[in-house]
Amino acid sequence: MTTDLTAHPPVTGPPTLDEVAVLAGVSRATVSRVVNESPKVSPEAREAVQAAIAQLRYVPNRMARSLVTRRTDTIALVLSEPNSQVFSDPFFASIVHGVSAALAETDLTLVLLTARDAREQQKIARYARQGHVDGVVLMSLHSEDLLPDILSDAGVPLVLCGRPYDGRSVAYVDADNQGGAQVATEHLIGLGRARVAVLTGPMDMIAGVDRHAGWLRATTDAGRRPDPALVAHGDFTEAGGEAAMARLLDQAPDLDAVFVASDPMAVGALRALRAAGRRVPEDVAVVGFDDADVARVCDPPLTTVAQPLDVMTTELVELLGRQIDGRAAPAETRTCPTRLVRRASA
Amino acid sequence: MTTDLTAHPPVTGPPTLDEVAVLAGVSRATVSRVVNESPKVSPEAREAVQAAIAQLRYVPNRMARSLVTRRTDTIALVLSEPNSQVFSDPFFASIVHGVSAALAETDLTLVLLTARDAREQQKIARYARQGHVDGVVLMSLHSEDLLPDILSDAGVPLVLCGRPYDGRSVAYVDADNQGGAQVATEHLIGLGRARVAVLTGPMDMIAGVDRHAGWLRATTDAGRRPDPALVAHGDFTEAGGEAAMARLLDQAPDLDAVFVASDPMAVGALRALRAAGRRVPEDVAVVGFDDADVARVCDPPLTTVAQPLDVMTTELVELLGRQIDGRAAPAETRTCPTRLVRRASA
DNA sequence: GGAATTCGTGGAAGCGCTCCCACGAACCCT
DNA sequence: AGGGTTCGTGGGAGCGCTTCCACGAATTCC
Repeated sequence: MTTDLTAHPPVTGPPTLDEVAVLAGVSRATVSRVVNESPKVSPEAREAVQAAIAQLRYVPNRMARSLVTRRTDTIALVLSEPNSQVFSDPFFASIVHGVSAALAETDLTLVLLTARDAREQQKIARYARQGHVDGVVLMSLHSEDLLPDILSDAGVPLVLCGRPYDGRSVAYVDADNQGGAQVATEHLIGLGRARVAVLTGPMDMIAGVDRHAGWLRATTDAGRRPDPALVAHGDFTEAGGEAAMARLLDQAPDLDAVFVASDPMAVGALRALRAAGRRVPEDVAVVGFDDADVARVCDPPLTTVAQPLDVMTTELVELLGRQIDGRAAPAETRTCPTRLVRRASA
Repeated sequence: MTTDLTAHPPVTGPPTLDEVAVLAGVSRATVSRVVNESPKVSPEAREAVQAAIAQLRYVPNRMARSLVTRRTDTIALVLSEPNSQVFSDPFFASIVHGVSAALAETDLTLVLLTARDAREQQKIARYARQGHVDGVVLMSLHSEDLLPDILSDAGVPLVLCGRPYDGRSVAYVDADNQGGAQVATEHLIGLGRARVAVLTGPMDMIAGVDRHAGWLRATTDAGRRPDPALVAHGDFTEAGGEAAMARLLDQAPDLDAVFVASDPMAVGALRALRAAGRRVPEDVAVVGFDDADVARVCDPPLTTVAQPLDVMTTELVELLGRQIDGRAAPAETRTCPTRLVRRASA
């Protein structure tokens, strides 16, 4: 007597495709077609399979599927940033929100990975190379970030959120930071302000550099000599903005306007200005950057540069999608226009 | 003439285990042993394999491995919270940090998933059921959260960060919220304050409920009748705390102390108090909860209740690990003691 | 010195799935 | 009516890996 190889083994794990096939009285191939919504299935077969799936509470094993399709249907949003407080940056939160919203239409899943140090970066690189994800959106790069190199070397589809610091050839989506900063500064100058200061972000981030460059451009375009005393560097946080504003008031007590490179910093700056007894906008006009929620509710409401976050996140996933499908031009880039939002602070 | 089946196919994707085996002149099994650090490999073989791996830049395909081992070596930290601003809650950031630090020792990877609505919850449930993760840490549960049920029904190893709202039987790790709140309130009473108010968190979160209960307990234990006018509800955010504090001052102008259920709220409360012309701690003593970074730097520095975050996160991953290995008692729980940190505000 | 262990190794099965290919049944065209 | 097309279906190979099992060589023991 031989063993019956078609007999059900003792039910061990979750149900498999074959068990569904047996129950539905069809072949594995047919079940697979139903699961993948192939049109080439008769209504009866489809119905039988669906009933069996429901009865068994069958869930396809994605690992097995990935093994053959080479797709995982998940993309990673990697936050490469030593400073854990980035979480609290509303810009970051908005990007996460936007990307996951853009993905909601698709059946892709978003996983968030954070890399605080080189070791965690390696771990993430390994994770990506091992085929856990179809692609990566990488954000918040400082100049010395290793991940872009590792990932693109490994052939992992990759789109940066923000222009890379060096001129490397890689796909990215960015806001027109320089243009926005320039418009903001021009607005301040147009208001008749004589001493327009700038409170920059970290200069090892391209957004910090670009926004500073915009201020510089507007300043020189207006025929003014850029005064080093009108420049202070912050770190994109509220506390950093407050401190930098205090320094700025110290360096240049006669300033009558300031372009602040992020809204959280601007909120801090507002506080420092109030502490120093300066009225906004009467004594000092303030323009922020980001159009974060806080810009609407702070006192006074902040004139600020809005980035088209929805456009940017949509572009981000579209670019990545094209790369994953292999139908992307190499190193495609998008620079999205910004827009000045006028409120009370300038 | 027959086709040589052992011939190299045109190199298409990333290198596979077989290619390594061929190059090293050993069998697949041996390569696998080297990769998995089995001791049963001769030094020569090991060396040859390692050389081949290096030369080919071989990375094991995790999908294939998972298919047979039934392990993915990744766990998910799920943030189930409709409000996207949770990101900015330092407590949440600390948990993420702690869990990923606890995982750094292991070779597990942490993926972060966010579920803002029922649809995203379903997506995450599917993701987990499909075998993408070995286990799930679930945090920030409101009372009507579906995920615990779905996930535990699906047999996904699960540990909650925070006691579940209902008394469901599930593993969790929580701080002793009630105890901490009680100690905080007792401290305020011990300071000789007569009218000790409470600014709670959302009452559909267990942490909100428990911290309120601690205040209530201390109040009644002190022989006082809890006055509804001394209670206001916030939402754990700074802005919410500011607004609630203003309401509280309105309801009970004679209050001389307030226990605030989170540090961000306490910072908001501090601002509202200053706006109302109350001095802290002279007129109103304030105790917060969380011992967030901000508690140290705000003005005045905040007396607050510290949670042992490192212990909690360690327990979290340990409990989950035990569940994954199948050597966990059902629904193990841990409640970690809190500690009052005295600073200037009370 | 022969039997009984080690020890390192390779062969091969199989994890759960997709998808190519072939096959028969039903249909259309001239 | 016979040769083409559909069309739905099942068989089977194979994705890259782990792991059981067996096998021969190098030990070790009495």
